[in-house]
Amino acid sequence: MGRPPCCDKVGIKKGPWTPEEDIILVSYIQEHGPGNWRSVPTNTGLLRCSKSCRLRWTNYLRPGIKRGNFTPHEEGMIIHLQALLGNRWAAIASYLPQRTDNDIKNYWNTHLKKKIKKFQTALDNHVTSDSSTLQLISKSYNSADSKNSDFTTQTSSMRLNQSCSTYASSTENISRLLEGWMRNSPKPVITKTCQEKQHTINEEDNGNAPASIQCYQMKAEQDSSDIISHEELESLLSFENLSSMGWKKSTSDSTSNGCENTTSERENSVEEAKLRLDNQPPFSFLEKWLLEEAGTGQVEELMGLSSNIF
DNA sequence: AACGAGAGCAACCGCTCCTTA
DNA sequence: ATAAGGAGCGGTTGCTCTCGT
Repeated sequence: MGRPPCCDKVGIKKGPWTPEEDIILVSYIQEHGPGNWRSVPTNTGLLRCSKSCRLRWTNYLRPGIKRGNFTPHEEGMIIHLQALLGNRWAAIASYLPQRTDNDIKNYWNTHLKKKIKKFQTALDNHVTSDSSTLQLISKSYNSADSKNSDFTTQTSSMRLNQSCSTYASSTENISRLLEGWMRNSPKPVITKTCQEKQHTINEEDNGNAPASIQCYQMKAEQDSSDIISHEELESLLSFENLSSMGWKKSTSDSTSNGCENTTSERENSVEEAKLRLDNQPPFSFLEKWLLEEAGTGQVEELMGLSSNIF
């Protein structure tokens, strides 16, 4: 404590990274691998602090990062995990290995928080329902601003990047760099229209939303339409169907990323969740669901938790 | 066409935790 | 055992872009 921040040094550049800087950083990391960030500015000649280099790599240049629109499934996962883990974005990101904690955090703050707030507003304007889904979402929103300080954090074990085994260049990222270098053309379109999104949702859930949701959707539609749109509602609630379609897909995706560390990260997260839940009966629908899922299938293998949770 | 408001996101800041000497 | 330095995390800021007037 009390140390001057590393980025306060004279000559350290701040602000947006240039494509040239990105290329230098990527080249260096290709050769040496991520880690030992302190030596990166020295060895590359970059006028950036080590921290800035690490963040740039982690949040933008790292191979395998998926950018752009979040799928309804990802949204659901985030809502889900946020309710369970709180604002522990690194832990949440470990379940969505293609997304960075920063990305998830931003998406939560800019999209999901609003959606949930809208949803809660809608909820307040309706006759109270005993739907677990509604309780769950309310809970999620209420916990969004809490500090979750009751967790015994072991964040050092949640190092996202260092054990990623492959430092091979990401064709996508490199091409993005070059692209950025050569043009001033507009960014790739990353925003799906609501219609497209709706289409995606419909494809995924086959219209078999749980009764509680359908009930609420009908209510919401009947009521003032400016409170929350149908699309938003469906998107928000899409995680209801995860247990039947999403989770396994996600976990199998994650294993293909080459990040071996995610297993231990999940172990930590779930252990923490377990501790928390021990002190916090009864389970919410969400928490119960997640841990039940954790006790079966691929997640079990990954977490090494087996059935001793219950 | 010009301007302002709002949204989205990259990057920074400050704190905490871990490692090492 | 402890202090210092390094690394990571979550919160916040501020720039840029888009959209409405």
